[in-house]
Amino acid sequence: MRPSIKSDQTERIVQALKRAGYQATPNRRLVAELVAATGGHFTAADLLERGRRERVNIGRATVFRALELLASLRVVERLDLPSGSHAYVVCDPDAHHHHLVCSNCGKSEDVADGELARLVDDIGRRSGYSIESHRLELFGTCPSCAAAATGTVATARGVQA
Amino acid sequence: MRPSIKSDQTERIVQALKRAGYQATPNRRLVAELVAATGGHFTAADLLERGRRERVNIGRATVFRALELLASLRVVERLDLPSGSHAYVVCDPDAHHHHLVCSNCGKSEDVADGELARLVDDIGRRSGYSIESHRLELFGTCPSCAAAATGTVATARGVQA
DNA sequence: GCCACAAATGAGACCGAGTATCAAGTCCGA
DNA sequence: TCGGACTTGATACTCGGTCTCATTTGTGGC
Repeated sequence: MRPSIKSDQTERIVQALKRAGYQATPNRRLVAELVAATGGHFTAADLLERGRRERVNIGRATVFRALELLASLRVVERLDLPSGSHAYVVCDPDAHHHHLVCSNCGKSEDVADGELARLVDDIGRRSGYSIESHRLELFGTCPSCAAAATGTVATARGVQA
Repeated sequence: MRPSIKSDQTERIVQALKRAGYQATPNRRLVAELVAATGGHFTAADLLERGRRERVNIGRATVFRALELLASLRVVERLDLPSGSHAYVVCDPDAHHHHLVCSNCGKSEDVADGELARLVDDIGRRSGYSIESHRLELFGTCPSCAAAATGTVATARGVQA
């Protein structure tokens, strides 16, 4: 069968590493796989736990280092959850965008910057600030969770509990 | 004999406490004063240090508790700095708004939500998510810092970057 | 003013996320 | 094959924040 989207993404991450001159060591591959296997956001602790369950006694520091590396390559991005804790999401390193996160299942989607850029410009002009960066985070319920919540409607979705 | 803007704001905070049924103890007043005296954002550690310098041996927990309380009354709001650390800003508890923070001097301004609400609605409609909350944070350089940075040239430039 | 009770406090233990250090292991080019 | 650079795991540490608990303070009823 055709390579799944997920292993595709793993490969994309590995390539990004190599392109930037880093070694694609087994550990980093593992992290890439785990990251790619996540539909939504995840915490570092999450990843570490999954990593250890997978097979290896991978070090805490190694996971943090790998995540930091991926973040610096813009392959993953750090997110601030409303709870105040941090999470990561995989994302497209090429376009500036924002994240829409399901507060129920944790799934995350990229949202193109588009109109926001204009709005931010506008705010800058009005306030006199020269705006260097902005961050928009959106939290809500994704369609499948909404469907599941309304009870019987829940088709064969299998959204995790 | 009009009270200064700052003690005015202190009073506003104290009133908010009382209105919500909390005691306005000396410690909480102190925190209110310190918070009101800040032009921009501040960290909890910041506040603790200033509090201790002021006069008291105020406990760490007390400061955190007071901040948490004020945050629950929406008198202050928690901010996620690009560095990943947390800060607080005083703000208007009545209107939904966002923060524009000077990454140089730390000064912070409220930005009305306005157009963003429409944009967020739009994103929700397009993505199928039902969006429950959103957060926009803007970082840049405020006019005075920009002026200071460009040295003597200061005046002429203004907004037209 | 006194009393009883609830709220608030300070000290300090604790916790979890993240970083720093360091010695050992691995990779890769000469 | 060798040597240096990169990577790794263990572990100690820092830092923001929370929890616990005994003590203190404030408040309302008498």
